[in-house]
Amino acid sequence: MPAPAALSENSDRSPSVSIRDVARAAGVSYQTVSRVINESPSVKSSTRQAVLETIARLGFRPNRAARALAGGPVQSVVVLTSNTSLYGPASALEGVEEAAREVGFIMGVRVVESAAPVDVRAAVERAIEPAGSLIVIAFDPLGMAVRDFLPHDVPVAWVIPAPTEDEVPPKTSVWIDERAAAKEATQYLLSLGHKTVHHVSIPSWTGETRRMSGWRSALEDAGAPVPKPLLSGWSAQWGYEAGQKLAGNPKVTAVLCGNDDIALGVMRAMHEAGRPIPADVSIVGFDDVPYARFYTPALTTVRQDFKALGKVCFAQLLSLVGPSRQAGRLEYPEAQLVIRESAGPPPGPLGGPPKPRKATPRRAMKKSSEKALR
Amino acid sequence: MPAPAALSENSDRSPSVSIRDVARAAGVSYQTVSRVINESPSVKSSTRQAVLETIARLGFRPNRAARALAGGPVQSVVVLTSNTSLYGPASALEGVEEAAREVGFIMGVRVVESAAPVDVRAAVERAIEPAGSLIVIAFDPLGMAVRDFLPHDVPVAWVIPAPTEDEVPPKTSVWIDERAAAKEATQYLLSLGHKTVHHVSIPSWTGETRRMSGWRSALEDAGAPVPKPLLSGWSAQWGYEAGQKLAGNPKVTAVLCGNDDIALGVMRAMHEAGRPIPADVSIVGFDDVPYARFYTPALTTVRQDFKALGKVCFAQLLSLVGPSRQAGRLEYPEAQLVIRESAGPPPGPLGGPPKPRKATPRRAMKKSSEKALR
DNA sequence: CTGAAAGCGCTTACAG
DNA sequence: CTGAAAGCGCTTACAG
Repeated sequence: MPAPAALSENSDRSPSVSIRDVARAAGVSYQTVSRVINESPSVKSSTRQAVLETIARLGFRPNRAARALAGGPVQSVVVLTSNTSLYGPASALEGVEEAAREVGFIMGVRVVESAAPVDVRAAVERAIEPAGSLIVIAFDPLGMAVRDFLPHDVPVAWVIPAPTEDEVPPKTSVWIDERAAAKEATQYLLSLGHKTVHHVSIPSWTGETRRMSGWRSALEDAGAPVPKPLLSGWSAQWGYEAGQKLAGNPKVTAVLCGNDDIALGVMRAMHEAGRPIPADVSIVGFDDVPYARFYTPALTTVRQDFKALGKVCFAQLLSLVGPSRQAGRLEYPEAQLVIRESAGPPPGPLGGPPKPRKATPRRAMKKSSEKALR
Repeated sequence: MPAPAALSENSDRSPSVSIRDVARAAGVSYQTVSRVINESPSVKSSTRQAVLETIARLGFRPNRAARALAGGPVQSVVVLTSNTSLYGPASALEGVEEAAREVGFIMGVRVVESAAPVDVRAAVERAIEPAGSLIVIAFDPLGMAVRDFLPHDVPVAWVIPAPTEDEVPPKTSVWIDERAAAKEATQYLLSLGHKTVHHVSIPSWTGETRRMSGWRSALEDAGAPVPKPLLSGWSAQWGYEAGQKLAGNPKVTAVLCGNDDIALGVMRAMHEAGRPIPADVSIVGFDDVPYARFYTPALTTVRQDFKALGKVCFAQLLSLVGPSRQAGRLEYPEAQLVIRESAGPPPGPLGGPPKPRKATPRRAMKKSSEKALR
């Protein structure tokens, strides 16, 4: 019964079976072993076979550190982000990891603590590996600050908010067109009969977020009044506080929220103020977090596929460092309005809700309606 | 005005200023440089000063790969997990990262795709770095399967579900006592006057989850009937489906859910079935995700600090690989019942709710009550 | 197609 | 306290 022995020989193997051990066992030089693990075409297929078999038998795995040091292909990405648990960055991270794993890359993550130069510099320095590459998730100023500290010789791809016309985004970067989606969502609310739409924004550091400017643009196009947007943080708590301010104003009948957590907070505040949703106020979120459809009422929101975005970003990076696997601009994921229960016509002056106008369809935007939950 | 030049000299520095460059510039041998960056005590403080200054001036950073290859301290952890975006693992990951960053460690993450031996083996092999260490987040079978493939010579710490009496946990591991917390939550529901409590469980692969056995134990202690628990997945969708089954049964007046997402799904199903919460059914969650307090009704749940758990786990790991910074068993975070709005007395036969009995206080369990939202 | 050389940037003993 | 040697496991030219 030699099976168990063989098994333990494998799993208990000394951590140091090297290229030379393989070479000796296979009866070739260690350079040849190097060639087969690097898939060099100039190896006779019979010797390649033999080496491959020995590698498997001995359980050899190339030492990454040695490889990196010698200038070989390291196949690693590190992603730099200011947060790993919020829906957007966490999903993007997940997408990067999957895409990376698919092609044998390993992933590291570094978080940048603040936008203070000392923290950003430290984060960048810890992020740069000998022959590695970088992905920066830059939804906020912390991420963007990285730009000033990056050496010019490291391959890097960016996940960023959609750039404005006069912004020049980093060379290799991906984004979702949130502006068009926000406009679409606002138009939808208007089409329901609301006189205007209020906005509780995610944090902004360049004046306007893209979501904000889409919202504003829809309002202006429709000749509707443009209320002052409320600035908020990313969390439900912030949305709750903004919601409390809004709830006191009877003119507020529709609110576009910067994300679904904020929307949840706003909904809670409205609930506490005795303003039923959507009968009295309509709420629309942004992102479509997996649990948004289970809110009561189920949240009408804009779906953004951050995971897909992360995957596309990695693909872009790969086109920079990989053996030119794919070229050309890859398809970015599209935002998509998902209509559920939290938005409806404004309360009619006579109690009867007015008939909704038809929403203007926009190009490049899919609209999906979910009547039933799944 | 030499300032800008000096600045660009720093940020644009060639990526290859080595230990020898520093040595030459400082007028010492490169071994001495190695000593100061490794904080060797046997360096004259004046030469240490000089070297440190040169390092700063030249912008030298030690090459991690070379360091690892030469057998130096690498200061890296890789965390192995089956998921990076669910609340538990994502929070634990966040905790590990923070704790790691604090002491200058870098973090990598590898996800194991399935419990199939081939996937687990692959994940482990990609996770083992030359001189690195490992943290396994093993809330599920994928994580636990790792145990069989780990070489014995790599330092590893585990985040696991609380072990049962007859389970022997990995040597270095941390957990939260979910069993006691589940028991406490169930007792709380019983104390409200419910005849029994139903349970929608997170996935289980060893028969019972710890949460399930705490729930069962509370029921048995009270002489209450023990309904068959409903097995579910981690997500709200699963909770929703379980909730639909439960909603049809009028005997169901209280449900302990395996996590907050499941609770949200159950609440939604109850809502659709026309069963108001908590007037007609009481729902208690598990975890206390940040948005649980903003649900309507606000969710009564058991808080678990997974981020703190991640930190403790890293501290444990550090005691294995670090220069014996701290010894002894570290304090694990405690679970804690958080009473909000989603649980109340069962519907009284005469319409009037019965007076709640007093909850039995349990040792080692803090109970906090939040009347107002913040 | 395959072998012998040199070196990646560091560290750990070993001498002084 | 500080310098000279050897080597970590690999890869890229360079020869055959």
